[in-house]
Amino acid sequence: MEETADLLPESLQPTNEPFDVASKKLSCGQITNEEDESLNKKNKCCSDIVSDSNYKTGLNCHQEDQRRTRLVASIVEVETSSSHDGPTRRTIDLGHGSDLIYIQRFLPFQKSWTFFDYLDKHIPWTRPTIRVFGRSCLQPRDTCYVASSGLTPLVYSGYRPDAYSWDDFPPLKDILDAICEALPGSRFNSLLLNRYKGATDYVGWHADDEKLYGPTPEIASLSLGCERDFVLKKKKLQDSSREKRGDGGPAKKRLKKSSGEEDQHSFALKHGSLLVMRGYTQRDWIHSVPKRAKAEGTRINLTFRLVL
DNA sequence: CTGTCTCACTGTCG
DNA sequence: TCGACAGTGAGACA
Repeated sequence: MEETADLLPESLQPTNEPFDVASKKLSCGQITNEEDESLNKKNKCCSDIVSDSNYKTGLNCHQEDQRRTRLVASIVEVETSSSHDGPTRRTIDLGHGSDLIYIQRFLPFQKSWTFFDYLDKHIPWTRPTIRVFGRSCLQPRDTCYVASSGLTPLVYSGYRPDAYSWDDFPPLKDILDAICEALPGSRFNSLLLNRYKGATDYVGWHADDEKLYGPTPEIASLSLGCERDFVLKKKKLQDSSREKRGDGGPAKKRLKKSSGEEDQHSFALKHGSLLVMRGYTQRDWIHSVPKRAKAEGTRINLTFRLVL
């Protein structure tokens, strides 16, 4: 891995300043308002500046609007870093073997922008036609797939992306190294990149529950650029092979909206943050990045996965 | 063959 | 104007 450094442009050369997760230099709260302002200015991101307490937790409750964000007291949040100066890192227990890790400032601010600029410019983004509910339609975001050779191909909605090599984009390996350092024992061999170019780009409700990831996939999601909401909702199957149909019940299939507040959670995924989904999160929950009229900037999202 | 699922869109409503 | 929700719909796949 060390040799990849020589391939990097100057701006992406590894420095002695390690990534946030391994660094004690960039402790909680050191990010400045200037940085937030530059984020908004540079990327025309109109996200609200959240309150300090919310900022530190990384959880944006959006109290002010009708989004009906529901972050409920039943979530068990566990501080896993030293409370005095470590980076904000939270484990969120969703129950029944599903949990999340959220590291708000996983990558330093400027380094995150360096990666953003590199990926925005160098990744061969495509916007494929996919097939959903009988319709062919343009996927409402740009995408690219990177994977180690010899893996089972990824297929979703009738689309099978060609896999680029990690060697095609050396900085991705540096990001992967940082993630593996933050998640001891975790392995990843594939990466799905998504680029949301504005307010109307989004991804609908889904779970990353393809069989090639196994029953309890670990998915590490790095966010760069414009802050977007990430919404998690518990699956509720009215009728499926998993849930036996009783007598008399209406034979509705598909997901039905969960009614309880504890069944939905929302996060504002910040520039440079890392969200990790583990355990049965993909089996029991679905997630989406909905359209947000005020999100004028571009967000790039990297989701690292392990194909078994 | 049969049953099940769908990473999307559109219309409606608050 | 925005966001949440419900109903699709025909092909793929187990």
